[in-house]
This record gives sequence, C-alpha cells and structure tokens, in this order.
Amino acid sequence: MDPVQLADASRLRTRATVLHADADSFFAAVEQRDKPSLRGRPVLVGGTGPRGVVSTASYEARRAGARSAMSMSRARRLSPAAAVLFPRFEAYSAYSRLIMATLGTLSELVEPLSIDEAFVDLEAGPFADDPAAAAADVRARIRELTALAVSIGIGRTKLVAKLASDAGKPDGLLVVEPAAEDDFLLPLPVRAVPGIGPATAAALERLDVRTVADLRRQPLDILTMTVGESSGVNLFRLARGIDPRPVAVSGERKSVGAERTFAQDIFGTDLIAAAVDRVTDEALRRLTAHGGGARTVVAKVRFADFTTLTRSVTLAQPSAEPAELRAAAHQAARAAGISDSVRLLGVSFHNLSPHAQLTLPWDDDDDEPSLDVADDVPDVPLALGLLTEENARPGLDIEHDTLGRGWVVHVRGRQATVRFESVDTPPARSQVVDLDTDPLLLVPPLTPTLDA
DNA sequence: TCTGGGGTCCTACTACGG
DNA sequence: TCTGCCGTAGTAGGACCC
Repeated sequence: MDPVQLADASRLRTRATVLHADADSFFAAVEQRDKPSLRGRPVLVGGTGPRGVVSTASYEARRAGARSAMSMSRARRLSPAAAVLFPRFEAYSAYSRLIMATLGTLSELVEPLSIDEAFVDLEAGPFADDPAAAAADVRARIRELTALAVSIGIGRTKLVAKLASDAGKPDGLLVVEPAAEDDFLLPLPVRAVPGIGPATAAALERLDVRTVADLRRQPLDILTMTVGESSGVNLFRLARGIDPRPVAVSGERKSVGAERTFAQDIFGTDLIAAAVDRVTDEALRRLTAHGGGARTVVAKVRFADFTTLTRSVTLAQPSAEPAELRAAAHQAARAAGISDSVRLLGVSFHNLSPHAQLTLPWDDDDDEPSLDVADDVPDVPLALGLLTEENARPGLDIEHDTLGRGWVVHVRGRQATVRFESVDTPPARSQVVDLDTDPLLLVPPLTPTLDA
C-alpha cells in the first residue's frame, strides 16, 4: 500500500466516541479497599518469594520510586514501609466483573483488554452525543460500587482514547476532540504509543525519532526498514492518528499455558522431569477450563543465566488426552537438551481446537520427586483449609471462630500475625495468634456484587 | 540486586510440494 | 531432469502488553 492510500485509509469516525477505561493501580487499590489499615499507605502487590516481581504498586509506593515489573526486593528497599502482598486474583476478578458490567451500561460493545481496562464504543449506545457526561457518570457509579478510581480517555480512535486515559491518570477524565488530536498526539514521546517498547524506541532513537511529531516526519520506507513491514506501516498510520481498529468483543483464545520460576534453580533429570509434570498439570487444568484440545505443545526453559529457549512438538491431530499432551511436553522439554541449572519451566498449548474432547482425567497422583527446593508460589489456587506456615501468603483472607475475618501479615512457625479487619470494618492493629490454640481458616475473598 | 506470569503478534528461517 | 519460484506449514525467537 502506498503512503497516500495509507494516509487516506479509514478515518471512519468523525466524533470522539471511543472510550478507554483503566482502573488506577488496580490490584493495590483493591487491597487498600479490602484492608482498611492499608488505605493511604504504600502497598506492593506481586511475587513475595525471593525472585518476586511487582505486579502493581500503589501511588504511595510509586512516590518512593517503586514500579510495576521491578524486582520486589528493589521495590522494598525503595519503599521500606510498604505492605507486600501476594495477589488475590479471585478478588480482582470480582471487582473487574463489576467494572465491566458498569461499563456495559454505556454500550453493548465493550472490549475488555485485561482485568482492569476496556474499550467501549459509545456509537453503539445512547451516549454518543455527550461522551463526557456519560464517562463522568460511569466513573461515579464505579466509585460508588467499588470505591475504585477509574481513569477514562475518550477519542476518535482506540489510540487516542488509550493515550488520553493514560494522560488523565490518576483518577482522570480526558476527552480529546478530533480538532485537538494533533495538539495532543504530536508532543507525546513515542514510548507512550502502545506497541512501542524498549527495543522499538531504541531503533527509532537511532533515527532521531523521539516524539510522535518526529515519527510523523519519517517516510514509510524508512520506518518499514527500521522496524519491519507490519510495525512500520502501523507506526506510519498511528503517527497520523489513523487507527481503524474497531471496538470488538474479543475473539478466541490462541494459547493457554503455565510457567513457573523456581525459588532456587533446579538441576537433575528427575527433578526437572517432576517439574515438567507439575507445570504440565497446571497447563492442563487451564486447557480443561478453556475446553477443547491442542495440537502443538511448547516447552519453555530458562537457564540460570537467563537465556531462554523453546521447543515444540506438533501432533498429527489436536488432542485433549492428558497422557498424550504430557508425553509431548516431556518430548519438547527433552528436545531443549537441558544440561544446566534451570530457573524457569513452562508448558503451553497452541493450535487450540474446540472439538478435541477430554476422555480421561489426567493423572493427579503425587508420587513424584519432591520439589521442595523449588516453588515459591503454589502450583494451584491455594487450597482453602487451616492456615499453616507452608500455605501462608501475606494478604490472604482468613477467618477466626470468634474474632471474625481478617488477613495474613505473616506466619512464623505456629505464630501468625494477622489483622482482623475487612472491607467495612475500622482499621485493625496487627496481632499475633498462636495457631495451636486459635486455628485460622483460609477463606475466599468477600467479593462485591452488583446489588451490593 | 538482577530480571513474574499470563498472553498476542510478528519475523526469520526451513522444509516441502506443485 | 534440474532449477527456480511460490505458497504454506512448522518452528524458534523476540517484542510487547498488563
């Protein structure tokens, strides 16, 4: 396609009616809502083991320099006062459903991008004439239902809507009218554009391209030579505000899998085979939950020096047979030729097929070599039951016979430090409980509902 | 003080058949 | 029969997102 065609292509929308909603520091905000003593305090949610990484930092922790994707140990040093919590996906999913349902009152066309953000096509609803009022109203309703702040951006395209919600954070609402698009877009750093990560930004930097305005000055052929055909065309268009992607309900999943980074690197055929089994179990659980089968099985191995390789095995036909998929996972792992310490193992299923049927439950017995040197996080959703040092993770919900609901701060031996508080109690001080005399039960999160 | 886990998409390369 | 070309499928790796 030549540049003129590209530039003319599809300026479908004339009004700013694409809405992008994004919950602010979502996981941390949910934790602060559910744990009153953490409100206003720095919170880090993420892996709590020695190799943990921050999923979300609350704004208080961000002020100290903590960021998503930073190693937890570094974030703790930057924000020593922060509460460090293990993620409670069940709670986040419940809040997410509530947010998505509220967005659904604006339009039937809601496209969730992740657990905490979505696009809404206001043209498909009754509010296309006054997007700002609709957005203000939906923000207020979400806050009323969940006490969470959601930033909203509205524009003529997905690109502008997304960038506008980013610009409005935290707790903002920004409408970029079509006439103001260039004033908004051109000064932005290219790194702000979704799809431009560290590698692409570095390649563009070599062309002296730092802002969207710089990007717009680049000819198409230079861009495609620099970042490849597909990305080059895409950047050429985005720099001109051309983004014809429609808001659409998300399509079929393309792959499912699981991977595990070990607290300490593992070594030895037996331990590695056992680890492949366990991670395959988890991947199979997810495949079963998704339904159907898969034709390609990919094993991923990351060595101690962080080099990573993948090997795959493709079956003649899609299969949902656990034994067959497990054998393929082992075959792929063997093809990786593991002869060194392994930091991470992953198994994923691709070429998914809805038709393959599971004929047998997978082998769930546990007589495998012990992996006690390994997992710093459980392989499966934490089984509910009595709280012990082994199953304790900071932040999990617990309940006591008489003291009521609360959450785990930490457990040493049989001494548990907990706070007995929940979403609508006053903040509680932490207290130490002897698990032998006062057993605590791990319980599911209290989740909000639409009629709450 | 090193670098999680769930994904999607793109590119480069190879093999193979017409 | 050999060679080149093209399309397709499979494979591996990398970039990116939240």
